[in-house]
Amino acid sequence: MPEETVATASDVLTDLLVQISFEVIAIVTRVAAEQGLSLTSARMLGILRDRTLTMAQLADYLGLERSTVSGLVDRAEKRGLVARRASAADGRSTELVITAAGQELAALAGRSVSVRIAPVVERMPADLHKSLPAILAAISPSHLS
Amino acid sequence: MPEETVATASDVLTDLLVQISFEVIAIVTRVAAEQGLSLTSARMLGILRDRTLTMAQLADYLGLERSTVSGLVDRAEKRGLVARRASAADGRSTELVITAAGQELAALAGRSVSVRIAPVVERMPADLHKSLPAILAAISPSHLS
DNA sequence: CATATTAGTGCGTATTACGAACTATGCAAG
DNA sequence: CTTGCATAGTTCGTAATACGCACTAATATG
Repeated sequence: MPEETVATASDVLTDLLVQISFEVIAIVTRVAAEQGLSLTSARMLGILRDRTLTMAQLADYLGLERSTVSGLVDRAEKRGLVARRASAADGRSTELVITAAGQELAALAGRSVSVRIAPVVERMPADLHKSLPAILAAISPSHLS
Repeated sequence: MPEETVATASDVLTDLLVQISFEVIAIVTRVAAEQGLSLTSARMLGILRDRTLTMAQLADYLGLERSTVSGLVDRAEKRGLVARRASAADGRSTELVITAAGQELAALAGRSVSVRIAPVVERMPADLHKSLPAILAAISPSHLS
């Protein structure tokens, strides 16, 4: 009976997951825009919040080319959100540190996103909370490096 | 004790949800790129797959300006994925229909996404499958219109 | 030491998106 | 009916984002 179309139950779930993801990203985009940030710079700030990375590492995290990240960091640095620092270990490397202002903005945006996503989190069954890390691990390719 | 920082359990969950969403969107972006589509055009195709919409309605679905959608449809139409059709009911309106080629491409991409997201779906607890629609409803603002 | 390799930057280009201005159609009132 | 206003779409100029390639500087490797 479910032979007519190729659409399986898993396809439906995939679809829902994709739709939810689009909405989540839309929320983050909106919140970022309220702070005058693009989605990507907001994401960068979120990543640098608890890490110090080199340009190349940040590019890996974001899945972007280095040249793109160069410009991204340029703009953020000009706004005083991030600072470049020569690496002590490797003369070619630049280390990226978030500034106090950057921290503050990231915290603000993070709180805003939390508030808007809270209704979703509340609607999630309790054992999903435990599964989320595993789900992220299943999907994330690079973050294990 | 959990008074030191403002970071609550819910913040952690939000963070995970956002990260997962980023990865899901990254997958969709990659799959779309393989078909020579941008994320947005792929999304448009996905939406028009089971609906006929006017320009304005599509703009609502996508959360984009009408002028943006104009160009989006231009390019898709030039590639024969979508067709514009004058509305019978309203002389100002244009109706958008996906073509056979568009259907095919959307199906192909959809299958590809399904395959890549399958491991994630499998890792989700069973009762989440039932919750996904409610979660989407909790997060989606416009689709109820 | 000669030669890769790696880190980062600086082009030029394409795409995506926005907002404002404009056209055309439809909808009210008076 | 015609004057005025709202709505549907398009066009245009502009800004941001991202790419690939070429380039410099520093570091490995033979």
